[in-house]
Amino acid sequence: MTPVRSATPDVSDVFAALADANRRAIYESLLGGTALSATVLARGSAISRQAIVKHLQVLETAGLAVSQRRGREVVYVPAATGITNLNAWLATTSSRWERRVAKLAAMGTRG
Amino acid sequence: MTPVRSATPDVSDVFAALADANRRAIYESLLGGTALSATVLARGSAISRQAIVKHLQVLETAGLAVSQRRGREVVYVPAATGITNLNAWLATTSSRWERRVAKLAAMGTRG
DNA sequence: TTGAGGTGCAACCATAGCATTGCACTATAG
DNA sequence: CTATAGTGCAATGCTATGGTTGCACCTCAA
Repeated sequence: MTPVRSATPDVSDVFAALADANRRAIYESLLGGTALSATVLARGSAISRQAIVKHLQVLETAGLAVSQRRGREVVYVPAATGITNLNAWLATTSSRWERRVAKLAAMGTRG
Repeated sequence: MTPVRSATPDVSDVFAALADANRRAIYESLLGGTALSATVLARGSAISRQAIVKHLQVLETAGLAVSQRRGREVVYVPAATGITNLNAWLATTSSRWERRVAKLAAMGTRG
């Protein structure tokens, strides 16, 4: 019975997750290609393991990472959902942006 | 002596700014193409003008909007810096992502 | 010059966020 | 079975955030 964690993560969650530098660092570590546990990530990190655990959970509910149990440890790998959400938001927003820029250009350089 | 406000807004600021639904709504309003003031934005909004003012300031320090005085009112228009930062981060991250996905694919479907 | 619309500042409150520490629990290795 | 590495939970502290209200100040139009 999957606990329905992060059913459909809101884009707010994604932004919030990535707003923290530590969390971005962790996420980028996960992109390294090796599944990493909180304990491993805590080695050579300034913050405590517990802090890292919380960060990983935030990343998971945002759809940026998934956890899997491996023996007695829990390892994390990146997930696609979060970035997909982010790209979706950016796609729609960017189109509106470009339309706006076009409008500005049409108005000339007048402030 | 310019107070060096939002000299080079961090990507953290951008993510944090966009993590709030109200702020995203405001930002998307600004994309409408009309320069808007806090007071105008407050009309037909659930939250107070002061709240909107703060949101606008957050957007501005994140490089997502710029303010300009117009007579006795202060209007806001979208800015490019924030989105540029966001795209930059996403570009580098996405490339690492794709490399990772390729690595996974090379390993086959085995867990 | 007065009035009204608009902005700006400050105090304040409640809640959420980041991080800590301490300890209990679980599971693997010897 | 025992030692150990790792996870999980809970209490706590501090700061940041989002929101409010109240009031002072500025500025344009009559």
